[in-house]
Amino acid sequence: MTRGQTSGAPRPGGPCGLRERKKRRTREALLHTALRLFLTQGYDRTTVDEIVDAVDVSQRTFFRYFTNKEAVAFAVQEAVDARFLAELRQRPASEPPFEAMRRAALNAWSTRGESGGSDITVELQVRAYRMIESTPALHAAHTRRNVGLERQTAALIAEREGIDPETDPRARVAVAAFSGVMRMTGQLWGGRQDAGVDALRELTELHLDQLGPALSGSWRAA
Amino acid sequence: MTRGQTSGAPRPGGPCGLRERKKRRTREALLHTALRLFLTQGYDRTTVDEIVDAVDVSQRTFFRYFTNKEAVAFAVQEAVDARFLAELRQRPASEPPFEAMRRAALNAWSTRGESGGSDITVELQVRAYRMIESTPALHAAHTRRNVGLERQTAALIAEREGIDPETDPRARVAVAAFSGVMRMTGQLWGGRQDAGVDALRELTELHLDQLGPALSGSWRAA
DNA sequence: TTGTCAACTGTCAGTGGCTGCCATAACGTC
DNA sequence: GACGTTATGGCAGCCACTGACAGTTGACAA
Repeated sequence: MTRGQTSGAPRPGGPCGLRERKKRRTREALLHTALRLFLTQGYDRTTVDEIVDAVDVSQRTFFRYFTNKEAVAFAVQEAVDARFLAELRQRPASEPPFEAMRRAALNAWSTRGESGGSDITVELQVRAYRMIESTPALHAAHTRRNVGLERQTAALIAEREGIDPETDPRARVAVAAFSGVMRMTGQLWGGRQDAGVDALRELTELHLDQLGPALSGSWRAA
Repeated sequence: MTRGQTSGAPRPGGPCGLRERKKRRTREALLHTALRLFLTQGYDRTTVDEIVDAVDVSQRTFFRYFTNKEAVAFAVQEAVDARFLAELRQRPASEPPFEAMRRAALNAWSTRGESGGSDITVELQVRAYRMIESTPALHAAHTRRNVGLERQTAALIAEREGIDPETDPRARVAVAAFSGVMRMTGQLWGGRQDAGVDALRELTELHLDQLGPALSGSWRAA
């Protein structure tokens, strides 16, 4: 009933017949129209019927491309998650695990090295992310998505450090704490007025840097 | 559209007229019938119509007592949250903040000192919690609920330590990390077969104890 | 006791997200 | 150009949830 995620998407490396191109175009049209409507009039105040009317396809078709309404909002976010994982994989093995996650997260939101092929800009990603964080219905779906991301991250960290993720809970624990702080950061950022990428990265850095001190015994010594 | 929480509940310390008693009875009937159905045939496979048919009230009445279907499932959970906050308030000021949260969480699931007045046993709480953790639809609502709990916890911690929660991020950060680990623990526990309170408390202890080591620079030294 | 007010409730119609089913049209292929 | 595959549209329907209106019932005062 509430799973989320996309489906029916044409594979990037797949064949390039007319049919495939048409599917791609339909999907892009649905995606961009939906985002435009979401961002102008709000997620809750946009119905699926509005979206399909604007694109001129049936509602049934919409639900063949996206498993549900939420999935459209998260289609863009997938790129950010993928980039985070890619950055994490590239961190040097000598780096402590928490530091590696920190760097990967900050780099994921960097405007440098934007993927030139796609028309999904960081600007759009930020706006989508901001919408997610400020819409309760999407916020719930966001955390659900993060469960999967956390699992992948934990697996990566465990592999990096050469430990067994089943018996050694450290990878899970580290990722869970990291993820908790990231979630809180995103939420705080989403509720603010100044909402650029820079503000997000600053806030992320500030919070992650405070994690060590926050867990240490007494705070008064600091 | 997806707020959650209960409403229309008769206040515990309120008046005790016939009307009030009737309301209380209706609410209890809805609550217990819903939980019984949820636990026997699953949350998703139970419709609101089934619940109201069993209690013999209209669907409209159901939605006057509970803002939505989720809210019934969390009515029990509220007791656990309240107990956590109460336990946290009672922790000695000399205790480090993270340790205080740890103790409070473990005590909140203790079977000792059960509230005698209510007919909500710890056994029922555990079963409800387990259902929440193993049902995706409820899992989302759970995290949404936790946002509120986190805010209250952070405020309490900040007050304990005498810091300003607005300028000093340590309280927020500590609570976010703690909360992240707790969520992960609950999720892991919910997916297991052996699901008693004891297993939950053991897992909680194990994970929270690993947080320090997990954040320390290198894991190989340990 | 009775009348009045407010609160609780049921009924009904309707919206919005979402799914299954089936016919049809568009493509790809030989 | 015929044929199998696949995308699509349309429709009927489920379920969660809401607004509006009317009827009922308990509370309270006269």
